Amino acid sequence: MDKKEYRSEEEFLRDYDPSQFDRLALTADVLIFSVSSEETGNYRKLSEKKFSVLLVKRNTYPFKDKWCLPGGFLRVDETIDEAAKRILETETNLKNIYMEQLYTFGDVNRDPRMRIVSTAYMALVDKNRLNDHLPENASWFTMHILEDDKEIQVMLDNGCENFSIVVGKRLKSPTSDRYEYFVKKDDHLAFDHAKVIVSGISRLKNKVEYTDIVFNMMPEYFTLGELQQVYEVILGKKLLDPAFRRIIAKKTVKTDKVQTGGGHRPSFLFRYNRNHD
Amino acid sequence: MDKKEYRSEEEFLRDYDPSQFDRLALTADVLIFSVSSEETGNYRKLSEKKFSVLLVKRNTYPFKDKWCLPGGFLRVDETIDEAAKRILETETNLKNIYMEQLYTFGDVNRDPRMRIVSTAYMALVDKNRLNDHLPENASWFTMHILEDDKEIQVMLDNGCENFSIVVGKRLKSPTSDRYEYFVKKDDHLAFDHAKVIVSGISRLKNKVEYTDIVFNMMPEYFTLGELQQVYEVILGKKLLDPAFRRIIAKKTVKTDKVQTGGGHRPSFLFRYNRNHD
DNA sequence: CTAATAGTGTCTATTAGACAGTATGTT
DNA sequence: AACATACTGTCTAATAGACACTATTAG
Repeated sequence: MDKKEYRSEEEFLRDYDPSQFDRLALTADVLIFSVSSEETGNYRKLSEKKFSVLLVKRNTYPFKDKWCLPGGFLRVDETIDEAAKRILETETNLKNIYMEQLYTFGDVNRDPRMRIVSTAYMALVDKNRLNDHLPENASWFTMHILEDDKEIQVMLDNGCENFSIVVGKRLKSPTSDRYEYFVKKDDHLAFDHAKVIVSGISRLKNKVEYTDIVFNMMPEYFTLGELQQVYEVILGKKLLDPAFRRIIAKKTVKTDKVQTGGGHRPSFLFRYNRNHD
Repeated sequence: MDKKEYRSEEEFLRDYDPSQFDRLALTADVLIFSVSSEETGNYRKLSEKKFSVLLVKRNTYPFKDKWCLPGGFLRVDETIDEAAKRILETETNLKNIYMEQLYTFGDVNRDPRMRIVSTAYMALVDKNRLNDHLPENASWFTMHILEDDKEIQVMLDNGCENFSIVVGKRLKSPTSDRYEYFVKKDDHLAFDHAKVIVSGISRLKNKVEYTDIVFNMMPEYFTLGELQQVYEVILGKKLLDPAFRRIIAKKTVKTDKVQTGGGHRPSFLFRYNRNHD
């Protein structure tokens, strides 16, 4: 390529040939998390909360019949954020869902078709809002998570099918909190989506502790017991009531509504306090 | 496009045509941060620390003669991490530098040539390690940062040139910590790099408080005074000695070396304690 | 001696952890 | 009455903030 001397940006752009670059595509994949309630059978007990993720069964190659995250190719006329939003909307029929960019996965052979880089997003929804609108090939999987300092195991179950993935982790550097993930076991997910799911779980776990992000998974009115259950199921541990209520106090507003019918003392309903200090 | 029925993944891939997708390129841009020392003239006083970023002057269109972050196109045979590493290496001649993925910027018109999506990385270096190897068109700019809840102003200065950028910020959601940035003033930087710089500053500020990330900007041996200065310049505020030393105690190891010659009490040299709790 | 940083002791305020207790609905 | 959850009081432990003090060097 001989170098021509351009005298202005306009002149340069007129001559610019994009086809000089190698073929590459970009997709947006959306990790949709939610917390669902499952009845316990005991009229006194609260319904059990489960952390869950929305997966789609692929009906085309590559990875035909494997489960994957909703995703799609980036169109040239939309930002990545818009692409993620579009994908989320076509998959759930819902707008105004909380979403944030998670990470961009760019391994060379993550897709067998061609070089495809994928930017993953994490979306959080209140499951009460959508159970109906799901497309036929989509399904919620509850996640049961076991984690130690070497690996994360996630057991997924949608009622009909269940399987587990194991992803190893290694701190990229002793000075930071970034993990390098590598798949140890994964027979049912397409692409590198096992890594994406694990990254999302880890991001959410972290953010739960220092942001108000959980409220995106709550209905408008909720009891503190329910809220605590959501925290517990994401963090994977029990919390002590008084400590939890101290922390949550300024983030919530008590309403005069109560929820009765539980075979135990009724509980006040609260709302999220958008503008707390 | 008529849909052919494939019977295996191999068959499908044989027929796959990547050229059906729109032209798009991906670049990696590397935000290289460091903290430098500037002499104060007073033999008693410690050298003043300045938070700084490495910029490169563009000598081609687009944005000819503007400053930008070191960056380059992703090659089809390398991961994005590798691309970022390669760019960092060609720009600084240094290997084994701390680096993490920051964010992927995908606005439609961020590059006038064509649709280019950029994944930004943040690298941290100990400035003592490199001042020599800089390419001619690269230069360190000290950053003076003013921040309130509406915007961030950064004044950049490399000794010859100085300019400032102003980037507004808006919380994307009251429930999280994600900001949406929009450039308010920027006359000297190419592309959307003002946004990238501000994102990096914000990421680093955050991580300083809960990780050991600063040690990547320190030489092997350092005094606690120097370390404290680095924290202070990144956080943009003074810290109290006893509190700082309490927090830093388990992250550092005291050596038997001392640093003398400062016109005041000599200070012990410390090293980073890689494996603290 | 002086200016400047190095480093420590300690008191206080705030926050987190733990446990025990009281309250109140449904069956 | 019994069970399960709702909700609060309080003691203690751990952590963070603030200030005052001593130590030590080059010039």
